[in-house]
Amino acid sequence: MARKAILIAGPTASGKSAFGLTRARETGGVIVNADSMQVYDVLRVLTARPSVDDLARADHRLYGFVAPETRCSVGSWLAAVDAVISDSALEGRELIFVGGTGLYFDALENGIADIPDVPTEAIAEAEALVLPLDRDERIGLLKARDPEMAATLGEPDPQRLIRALSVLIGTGRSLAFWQTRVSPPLLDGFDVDRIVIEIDKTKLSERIEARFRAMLDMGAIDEVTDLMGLALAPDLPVMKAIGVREIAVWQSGAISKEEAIARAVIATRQYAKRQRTWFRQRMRSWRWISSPEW
RNA sequence: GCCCAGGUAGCUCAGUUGGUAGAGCAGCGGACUGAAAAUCCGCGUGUCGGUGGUUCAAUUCCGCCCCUGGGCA
Repeated sequence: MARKAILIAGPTASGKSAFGLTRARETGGVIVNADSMQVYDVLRVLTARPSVDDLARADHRLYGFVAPETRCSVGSWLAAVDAVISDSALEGRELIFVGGTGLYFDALENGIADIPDVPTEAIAEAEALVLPLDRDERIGLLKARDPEMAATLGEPDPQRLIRALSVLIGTGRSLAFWQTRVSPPLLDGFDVDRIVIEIDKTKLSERIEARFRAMLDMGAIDEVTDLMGLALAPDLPVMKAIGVREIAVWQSGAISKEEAIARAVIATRQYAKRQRTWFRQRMRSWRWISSPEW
């Protein structure tokens, strides 16, 4: 019989962690994190990572295993998942993937392009090339350097443009070429059950605000203070976790507590909206389950 | 009570020398292959406070009224 994998996706604050935990208690499965922010070893409260209590109630993997100064990525997350899958200590046990990062689920199910690491100098070179340009010049640059990617990208998204150029510079080949070489999906051979947690928008909005206020009471402020103390580069992924900037600005005295809460809640709602778009468009065939009324 | 300044989108405001109005934020929709809680694209959602008057035409000009803020009493 094939080993089981349950994929539980859902917008932030929808209750998917609790759902996964319940499932793990029932089946003895192992919960595997599929959230891009919960991988970091800081901001446990602010990124809504499972509590110590929760961790004691079931096996959890891939939570808080990346140092904050490290830039995690789909690729490194997937490699970590690979290790979990082949961990002999977990042999045969059901894997319960819980998270809100659509891209990670996509990579898990469909595999990801096998692209060599791009040296930091190549990234720096691409940034230096792209950043000074305006919208039209950026499109022109990519068309001249990498017409295939220019056709794929269409929009002058600087982040994707820099990625495409850095791959070209660093590997001598277009990102489009590499993207045709997709590694086999890690879940090949698994018996997969795919679930999206659905929740009413108004209700989610209320939960988001209540949760953020609770985070402030449970140590999120100290977490941000500690993080700021590390003086990390502001463009690192952890520094972009929702709430970091808002709390830091409030603590510096520039805005009030209520203003910080309002901003963080808005940012979280906008994030939930982006998640919904991804789920609606790309997880249409999954099982959609209403968030339990707890 | 009098004087002044305002009342325009969910919010903060622009604007129309009279031809029913537009920015930012919020919101809504979308994209997404190593930063994805990221990054990017698209979309104005409106009795222009109310009511009379002038006018072919009033959100705009005039009168009155209501509301908000400030000042004088």
